[in-house]
Amino acid sequence: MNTSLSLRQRSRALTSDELHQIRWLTLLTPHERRRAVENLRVAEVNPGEFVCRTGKPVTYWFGVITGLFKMSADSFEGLNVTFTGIPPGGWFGEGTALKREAYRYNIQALREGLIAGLHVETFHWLLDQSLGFNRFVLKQLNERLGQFIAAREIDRMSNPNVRVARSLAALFNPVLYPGLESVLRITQQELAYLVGLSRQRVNEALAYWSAQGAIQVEYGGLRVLDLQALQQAGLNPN
DNA sequence: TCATTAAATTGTT
DNA sequence: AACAATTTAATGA
Repeated sequence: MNTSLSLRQRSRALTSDELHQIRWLTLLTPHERRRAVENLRVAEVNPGEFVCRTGKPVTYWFGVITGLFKMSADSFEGLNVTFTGIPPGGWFGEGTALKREAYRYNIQALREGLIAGLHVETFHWLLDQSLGFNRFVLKQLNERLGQFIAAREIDRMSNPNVRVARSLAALFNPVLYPGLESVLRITQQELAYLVGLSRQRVNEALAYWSAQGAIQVEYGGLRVLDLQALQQAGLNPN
């Protein structure tokens, strides 16, 4: 659980197939794109592996190619507080990269996946150069803001079962586009950190939703059967 | 490939 | 928070 990714050592250039998955590349001019591609690297990550940790200097702007990652911060007691899940197509670190600070959060892989990194210098160069790139980064920031607000809304909800359901849905929502993996590998302990409940209460909530047929609990993870039921939890009294 | 053991995770109290 | 039961991962014959 404590291995940390070293992009420098394990990275390689991207295949053209992987490059096609990076949407913002299409927003660049050929010249800009060439320079961006030159400074892009990818690395395989194993479940539990950290991509970046709080306090480390920013060297890359990261993007998820495949897999599922979670963004969390270390609280003062050393507990982990999860903010949000990051699905394929999501890029992060722009906030800290902009200010050239150290990372203020951890990014950890929930399952094995592929992570891409654009060197910060290139990131800044693109910000100075490309209008389309700026627009993309702005959209990312806005999206992140929305996620934080949603996270706060979930925090306010009183019913623990509902909180678990909505948190799961939030983690899944962006991921569950047609045909995508419906198995979420996350322990009940991690989920407990995610929603801010005790592990046994999460266990109880999972049993509840399992009985409702919305999920299927498995060892070391769970399967989402009815995302809509999770999303709409708490809306209509049940 | 199978049996044994350790570690991780889950289900309960 | 602690415990037992279950599942997975690792090891070595």
